[in-house]
Amino acid sequence: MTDYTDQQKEAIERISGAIPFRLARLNVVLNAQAQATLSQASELSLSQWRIFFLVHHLQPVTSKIINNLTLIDPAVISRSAKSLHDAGLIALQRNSQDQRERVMGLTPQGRTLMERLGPMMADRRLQLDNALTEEEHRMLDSIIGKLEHQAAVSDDV
Amino acid sequence: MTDYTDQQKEAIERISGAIPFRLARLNVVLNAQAQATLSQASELSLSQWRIFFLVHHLQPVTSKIINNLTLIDPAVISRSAKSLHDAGLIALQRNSQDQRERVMGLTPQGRTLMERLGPMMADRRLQLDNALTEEEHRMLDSIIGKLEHQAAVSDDV
DNA sequence: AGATATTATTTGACGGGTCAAATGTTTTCA
DNA sequence: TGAAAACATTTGACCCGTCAAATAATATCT
Repeated sequence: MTDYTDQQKEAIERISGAIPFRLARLNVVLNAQAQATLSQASELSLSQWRIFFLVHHLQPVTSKIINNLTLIDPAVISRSAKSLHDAGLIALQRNSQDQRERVMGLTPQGRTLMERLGPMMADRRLQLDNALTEEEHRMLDSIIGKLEHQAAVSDDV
Repeated sequence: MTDYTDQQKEAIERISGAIPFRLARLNVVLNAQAQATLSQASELSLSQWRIFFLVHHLQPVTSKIINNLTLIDPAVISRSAKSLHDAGLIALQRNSQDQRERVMGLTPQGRTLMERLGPMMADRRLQLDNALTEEEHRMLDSIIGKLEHQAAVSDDV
C-alpha cells in the first residue's frame, strides 16, 4: 500500500470531503461496474445501453424527451440511436404530426435483447438499492435534488 | 414544455428512482457548472483543473497516489500533467529513491494561478455545501461510502 | 400569407478519454 | 546474483463526447 505523509493525510481528508470529488469517483466506480455487467452479455457500450433502456421504458419516445430527462447530449442520443438502429434493435420513424421529430421504439429483436439484458441490469440496480436503508433512500433523493437545483440555479447567473 | 403520456409519466417515475440514473445526471450538471466557472478565469479543462488542484493539495505527489485516491485513469493523469507542465504550471521530476516515479509540485506560476482560481472554485463548492444541512452531509458521506463499496465489491466477482 | 424566429435533429471537426502494449525501473526469490 | 515478476508511467490507436454549424420543419408575428 501507498503510504502518505501527515500533510497528505490532512489534504486527503479535505479533498475527500468535497462533494464533486466524491461524486466523480462514485460515478467512475458505478460506470465501471455497469460496463462490466453489460459486456458479459452484450456488445453494447454504456451509452448505447442507456439509450436502449430509455427507449424501452418510454417508447414511443423522441430524442428531445430523452434529452430533457437525462441531459444526455443530443448528438450522443442521435449517434446511439443510429447505431442501435443499424444493429436492428430500435425502430426510427418520423412523427407524422411533426416531421422534425424522430419517434423511437424497440424492434422485436430489441425486445428479445432486452429480455436477456434487462434482468441483469435490474439486478445490479437492486443490489445498489439494497445497500441503502429506506431512510437513506429518501435522503439521497432529496440531497440529489438539492444539489442539482443549486448547480443549475447558479448556472443561470 | 414537453408533455408526456400517462405511461411515460409512470416510466419516468421508475427511471428517476434509479440511483445510477440520478447520479449520472447530477454529475452532468455539476461538471457543466464547474466548467463554466473554470472557463471564466482560465484556459484549463476540467480534468486539467482536477489534476492541478490535487497536485496543489498533495504536493509532492506522484501519479500513483492521485490514481489511488481519485481513480482517474493513469493515462489522463500523465497527459494532464504533461500539458500543465508545458504551460509552466507544475514541475515534474523523478524521485531519486525510485526512478520510476515522477514527483509533481506547483511552480511559482502555478501558485499564482491557484491563488486566483482556488477561491473561485472553493466558493462554488461552498455553495453546494450550503445547500445541504449538517445531517444531510453526514448522510451523503455514508451513502456514497456504501454505494462505492457495493459497486467495488461486486466488481471482484 | 410571408418573412423571421424557434425547434428537433443531424453532421463534422476536434479534443479528450480508454484500453492495451511498450518502456524503464525496482522487487522478489530460486 | 540474476532471471522473472511486479510496478509506475508513458505512448499509440481508437472510440466517444462536445460544441458549433447545418438542415429541415414548424411556430410566430405583422
